[in-house]
Amino acid sequence: MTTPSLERPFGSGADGFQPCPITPVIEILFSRWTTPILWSLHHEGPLRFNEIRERLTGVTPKVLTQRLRQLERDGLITREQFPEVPPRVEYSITELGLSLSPAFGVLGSWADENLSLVAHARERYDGSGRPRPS
Amino acid sequence: MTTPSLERPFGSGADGFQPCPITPVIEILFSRWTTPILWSLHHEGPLRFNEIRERLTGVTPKVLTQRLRQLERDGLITREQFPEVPPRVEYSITELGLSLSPAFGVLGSWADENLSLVAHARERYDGSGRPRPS
DNA sequence: GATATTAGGTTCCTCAAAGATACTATTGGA
DNA sequence: TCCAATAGTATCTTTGAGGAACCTAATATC
Repeated sequence: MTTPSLERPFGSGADGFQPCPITPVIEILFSRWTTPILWSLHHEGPLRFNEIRERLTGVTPKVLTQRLRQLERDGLITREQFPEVPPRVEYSITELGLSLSPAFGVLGSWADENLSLVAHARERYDGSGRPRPS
Repeated sequence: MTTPSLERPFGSGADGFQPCPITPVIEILFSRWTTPILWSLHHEGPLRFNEIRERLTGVTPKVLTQRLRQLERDGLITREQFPEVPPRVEYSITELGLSLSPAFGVLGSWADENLSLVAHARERYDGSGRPRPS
């Protein structure tokens, strides 16, 4: 994934006009694996690379490195390297990362209340003869 | 994009364990172009295919069709077709779609308050010699 | 001397999603 | 007869996300 520019998110025209003010946030927070990483660091304290890896079933080391760097670059997590052998690196969530809690809380509530409605809608649609989305 | 299953989001193990409870929501709401579509329909009333297209700079008809079908399947928007020539189709946001407002509001506030902090973090990181994320 | 450990880096490959471009069906009007 | 308008399709190309495998360096253990 190319790290997106903050000034020019997708969907914005040459004049910078964009019809949706939250697209920049989305590009920062909702790439694959980012919220599970933030969630793990938030709820289980500082974690090492392989500790995170164990918690994220299916993530590959290459992609995990990529995501950790992006989150570090965006100031949402920090990386601390200890000069030991074998090497040890610890990742922690930052203040800025913690400031996402309310947002994630609201999304979680929406999920609790509405995910079953989405499931029903899907059943209805799939039984309705309308074309499947690609 | 393959439409994700609600029961088995990415990052969940064979046992269904998942370290982050909001991944299912993310797969539904935060694919590319979905929030601009919802936003436009919310704030500018029912819109036709090409009216949406004009508002989403850069989207291609193929992808727009795909996204509209996914959103319709998930019950977040509806599609109404009028038997006219040339054809007319109108898309509207549903009650379920409107129920996302609080969540999007919180994300918008977070953006207002913290996007500049992210920008500063990026500048610091980029000047620090740490490797760029891929 | 051989092997394991640790946190990744690196290379090569595959496959799915996104994007670019051209095309279709319908029919009233010039 | 040709054109315009609408809501998409069809086809190809590009991008990037992800998988598998192998490499490093410093010590500790066998």
